[in-house]
Amino acid sequence: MLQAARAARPKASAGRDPARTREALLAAAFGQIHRAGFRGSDVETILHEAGVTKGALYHHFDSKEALGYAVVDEVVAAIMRSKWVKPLARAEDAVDALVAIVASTPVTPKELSYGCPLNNLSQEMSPLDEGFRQRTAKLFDEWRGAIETALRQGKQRGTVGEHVEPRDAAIFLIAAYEGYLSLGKCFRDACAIRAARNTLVGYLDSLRPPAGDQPSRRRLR
Amino acid sequence: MLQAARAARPKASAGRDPARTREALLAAAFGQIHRAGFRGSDVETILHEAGVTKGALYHHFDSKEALGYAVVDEVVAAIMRSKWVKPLARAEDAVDALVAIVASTPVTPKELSYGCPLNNLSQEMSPLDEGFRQRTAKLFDEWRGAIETALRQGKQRGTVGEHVEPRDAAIFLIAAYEGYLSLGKCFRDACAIRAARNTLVGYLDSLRPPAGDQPSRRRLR
Amino acid sequence: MLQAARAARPKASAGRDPARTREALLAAAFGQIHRAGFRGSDVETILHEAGVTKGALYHHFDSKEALGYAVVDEVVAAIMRSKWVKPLARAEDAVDALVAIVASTPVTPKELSYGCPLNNLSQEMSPLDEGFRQRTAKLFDEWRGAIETALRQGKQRGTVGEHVEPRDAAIFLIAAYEGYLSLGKCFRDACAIRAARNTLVGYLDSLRPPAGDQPSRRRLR
Amino acid sequence: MLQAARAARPKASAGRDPARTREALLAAAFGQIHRAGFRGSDVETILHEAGVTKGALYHHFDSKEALGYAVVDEVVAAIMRSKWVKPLARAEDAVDALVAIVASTPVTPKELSYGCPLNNLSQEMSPLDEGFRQRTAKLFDEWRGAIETALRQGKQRGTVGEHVEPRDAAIFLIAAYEGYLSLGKCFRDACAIRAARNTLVGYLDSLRPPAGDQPSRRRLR
DNA sequence: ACTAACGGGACAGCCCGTTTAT
DNA sequence: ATAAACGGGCTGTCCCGTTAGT
Repeated sequence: MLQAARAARPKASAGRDPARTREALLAAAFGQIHRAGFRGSDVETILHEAGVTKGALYHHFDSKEALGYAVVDEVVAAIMRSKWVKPLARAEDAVDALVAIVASTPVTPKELSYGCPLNNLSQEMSPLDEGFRQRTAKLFDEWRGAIETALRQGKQRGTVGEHVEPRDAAIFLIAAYEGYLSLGKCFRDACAIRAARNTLVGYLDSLRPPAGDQPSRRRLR
Repeated sequence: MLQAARAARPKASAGRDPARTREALLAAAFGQIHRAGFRGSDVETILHEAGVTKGALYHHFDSKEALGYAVVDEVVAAIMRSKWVKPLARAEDAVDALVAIVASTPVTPKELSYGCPLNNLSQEMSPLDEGFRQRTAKLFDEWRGAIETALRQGKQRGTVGEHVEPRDAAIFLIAAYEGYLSLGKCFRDACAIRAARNTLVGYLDSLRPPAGDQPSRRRLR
Repeated sequence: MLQAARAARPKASAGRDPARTREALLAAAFGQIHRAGFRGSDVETILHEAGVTKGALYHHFDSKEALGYAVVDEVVAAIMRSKWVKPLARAEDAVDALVAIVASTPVTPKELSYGCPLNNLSQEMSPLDEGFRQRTAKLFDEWRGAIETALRQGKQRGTVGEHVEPRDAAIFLIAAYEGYLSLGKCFRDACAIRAARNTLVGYLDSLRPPAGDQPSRRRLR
Repeated sequence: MLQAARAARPKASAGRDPARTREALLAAAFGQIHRAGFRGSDVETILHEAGVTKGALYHHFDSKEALGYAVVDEVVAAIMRSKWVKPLARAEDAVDALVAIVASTPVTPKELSYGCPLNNLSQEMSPLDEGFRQRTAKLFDEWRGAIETALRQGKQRGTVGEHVEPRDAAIFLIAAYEGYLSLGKCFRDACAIRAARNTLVGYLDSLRPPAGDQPSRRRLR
């Protein structure tokens, strides 16, 4: 993500480049918001990090709020899709794919301490701003839809057990995953997080068809 | 909670009552923080809601931060304990108790939209303020400890299956529970939340000893 | 002072003029600080007097402290230089020049009551703020240097006695001069101040070469 | 000073002791004011240092201002008298006494950095508060009077030269002395101060009768 | 398209003084 | 006489957004 269309004019010696300016603003805003939350991100800091000035920001976006919306719609959405939607779309075995995604989540305190950008924003802004609430809800829904579809296909292909309710399982997975990241943000304890991740992988394994069909039952290391 | 020890109130009505003033401040601050987050809570609003003045606030607390810490240490802790620690301590069947607690979580959009006070605060402040991080982590740990102990006792009493790892299961339960509340804050959809809660109850049932030992497997409606 | 380089003013009247805004802030701050001290000067009053707003102030200066530093570095320094350094640099007879400078110090209670801006600031802020201490010390040093140089040249030219120790005499002169202004601030008695000034002129005369070499020994009236 | 009358009741086991409380307040206030100025001294800090509470302060003094006045009238006055008035009253040779007093002024940066309490207060408050102005002026006048009287007696006794104008010389001495302390506050340079003190002693020597009568002309080391 | 200057509301905390109670 | 609780104004400054200028 973030690379978007910037084919022509690679760099006119620091001259005007609206697309680049917009991307720089989005990237800087995403970083700030991820670290300090939306209200904790002051515009000047974002500007400084992006290397542009007020005028540029308010030329591209109507307000700080609009910038925040764009961060959700573009940056956060892109991250979520590249991590969840795309891998699941190409996966042959839904559960294997989910396990791989979960396993790829970082466990270093540094990375954990900022939490999940989508959940952070949703938690902070949902009660305060309907625009943020709707946008983050839409992303959660897209996320859930991708998992649900993968599980549903898995049931047809026989890689997911008949007992699984795709929609409920998808929501449960997202909830547990976000819950772990929330705790990780607070605990910063790689060991606890790793154990938690294993429990989550254990839950994912329980989605497979029972007994003889699928042996696996592997543990993450 | 919040009642503290105030045996003989010397002057009932309009007179000075430091304890009452302090509690009023804590209660008002808790409400504001729950609704708008710590940084979104402005002191004057808290003051107005508590019916006291700046002088009183800064007599009882050194700063807004200190007030926030006290809210975590006293109000949030009291809520968590009365909802989780105490019922679990008296419970004969740990899983039954956990199911009852989870089932008691409200599902109305209004109540959901503010989320869990402990998780809100932890999510908002952990990356920004070490004091909040430590305090919320301590509460999460106490919470986990209460569940873990209950499960461990359950294993001894035979009400919890041998396959259950008390510590991991406790963390997983908290994570999934907080995850649901997070999603609930964003979705405000009672129906989805109820389904999610059922999935969680389903998970809790899986902690019981397998088959013949323990009878029924009820579903929440 | 304060005129800086502003060759071509692009828009004469109501338009934006950063240099003018900055100078207005410095001038207003200087006036307030001179009358009420640095800590006694409130920002809003300075703003009102300068006819600008908070945004303008904090665009040009990082803080009230930074504004105060700039007042020392630019306004107070300019005053000191125009009153002492420049006249001494052009003077043919150092003692004559010093007498003229001392004689030009106003004696009306109104003017006296605010005291010397440099000494006021130094007295008020030196023990509290290292930045102010260093800046005022630097100005005192420049002042001393100007007098010292003039006296040293005077000794070469024969207008200053051989017995004079230029550095010590310069410090003594500054001390006595500031001491008088301090007393004047407190007494507000033109008569006493005039007498004091004469005593100081008497001291200055004692710096001339003894007897026959240099003629008159005038008295100030 | 500060010991006042406290004959009876040496210490009623930390019980009430109005006189002691008053003295503690004055002492703490003097210290704070000396270090941070009158406006820079906050009441709570003084209270903490004195080991009493608000009620005690406002029982003994009407306001912070009244406390400040009392500090001038009692503490600062006592210091000035014990250092200048009393030694001069007993002195046989006025100039010797003055040299001894000046020589006794400390030169360590620590002691210098806070400056002369009387001058500090006079400089800070004279333009702002008529009560402080009058009180400090009264002390400066008493100080001048003591020196003037000593010099006048010296002229009668022949230890002070006929050319000396007692009143003007007294003012000049005070001005130069305070000027040195002012510079010392800013420079914190023991070396410069010592040199300055010598110049001042040199001036004092010039007050003695010329030539054969009094040999001396000593240098301070 | 972009920059710098500027406008102005809001907010936390400081701090003096008063009141209640012993 | 002293302690603790409380009242409440004031101020530095943060920070979002607008506007003049290029």
